[in-house]
Amino acid sequence: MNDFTSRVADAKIPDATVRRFSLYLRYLEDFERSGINSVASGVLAERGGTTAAQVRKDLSFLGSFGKRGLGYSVRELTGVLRDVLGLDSVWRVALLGAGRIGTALFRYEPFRARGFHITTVIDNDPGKVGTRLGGVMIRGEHELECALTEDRTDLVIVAVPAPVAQALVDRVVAAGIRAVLNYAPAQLRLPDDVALRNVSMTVELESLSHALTRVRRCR
Amino acid sequence: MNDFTSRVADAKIPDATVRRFSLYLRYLEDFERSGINSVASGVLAERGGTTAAQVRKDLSFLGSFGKRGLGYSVRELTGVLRDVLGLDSVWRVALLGAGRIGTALFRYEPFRARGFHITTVIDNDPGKVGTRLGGVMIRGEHELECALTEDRTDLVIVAVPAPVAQALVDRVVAAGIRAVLNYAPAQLRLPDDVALRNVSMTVELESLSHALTRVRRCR
DNA sequence: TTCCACTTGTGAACGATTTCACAAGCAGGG
DNA sequence: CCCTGCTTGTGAAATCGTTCACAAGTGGAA
Repeated sequence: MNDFTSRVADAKIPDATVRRFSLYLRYLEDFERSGINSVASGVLAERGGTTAAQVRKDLSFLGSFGKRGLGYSVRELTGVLRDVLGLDSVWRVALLGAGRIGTALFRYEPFRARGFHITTVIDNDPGKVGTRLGGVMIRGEHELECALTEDRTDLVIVAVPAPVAQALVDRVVAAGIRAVLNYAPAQLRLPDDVALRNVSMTVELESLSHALTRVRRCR
Repeated sequence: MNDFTSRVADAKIPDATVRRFSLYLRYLEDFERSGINSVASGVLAERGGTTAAQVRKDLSFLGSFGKRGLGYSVRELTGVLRDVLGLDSVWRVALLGAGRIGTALFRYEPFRARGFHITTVIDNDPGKVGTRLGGVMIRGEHELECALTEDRTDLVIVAVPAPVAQALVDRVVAAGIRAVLNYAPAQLRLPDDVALRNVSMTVELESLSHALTRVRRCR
């Protein structure tokens, strides 16, 4: 925990705002590397494709620590955002499914850089169990509960085929996990106190193809 | 184009609704495989984690073809959704970047199943250019415009490192592409008439870690 | 000290999306 | 035919998110 913890207002922050925090943080880190000390809302807005008012409103959820006339301290804002996004601790992640998607996710560098360490990999293919992915031993599905406990897993990434996903996730939840990132093309049903985010490859593509279809028709 | 084209009201449909259409379609295809002929809004809602009213409101954007007392014809609704999502034509897709993410996307079966055919792959690694990914020859970055035209590309998937993304996309847009799916951790700036969807691996993870942090603090 | 240019923080207006509530339509049974 | 149970379609209300507009704070220059 850093110096800014105490200032962080912890009222419920809209989901859309939290997602933009991730983006702001990304830009701020760029600025920090460039040696820039302060940014105005307008600058962040331009970088992030929103408006200055939006940026200020978003940041106002965290309290008020901008300087009027000057903008925000890059260092301070970076700290606050990292704190509110929970990026100051290391999160222990279990990856379910070591197929193509799973493997690509495992190897995705930015995860580790942000403190998400994949410490557990589960797959039910007997040919894979016992082999290593990166430095991590792939364990069989039957070891799931065991592995989650032993490795003190904080959150789980689901990258298994859709038909298997729900059953597996039920076990994950029963094992006490409270956050799931789902890449399987299935709508998972979870208790309300478990945080769930779905990433669907096809939903985005289909929304694009809808947009293209509309354009086409109008001409 | 299928029988239902004429019925599709083409007023502007909210983005959130279009995204749900993708989900509904997925479930409907399940139902169709199971030999179910009609579904009520409540059933779709339960499957998709929303409410019956939401489903009905969404579908009302497409006109009204449910049967009161009965629900919707699975076959008819499937047709309408496929049509409005533009899934009745084949879309020719170019993949920029044949790294880990790019490769995983290329190999992702559901894309092809939905009519998204990756016909072009571009990478700037000289070691990769000239080799094949699946059946597709990887071409150099300098051939970009050329490739897009020759292959009659409809939409582009960006899976290159963030620093390169903007420059590449500018060229893509100049070449007349009107839809971009961006996997690079960069906020792309495009003209308004180009449809853009961002998929960010880290944004979702960070929103989860924010959720976890909140839970922790409350106890 | 005063003025000026700049920027934040925020209530209020606005717009979009979701939920509610209910009239109207359909099928099946008696 | 009428009644009952079920489900759609949709205005109206409620909720949620974004944009506007401006008072108030800041640093620097004169």
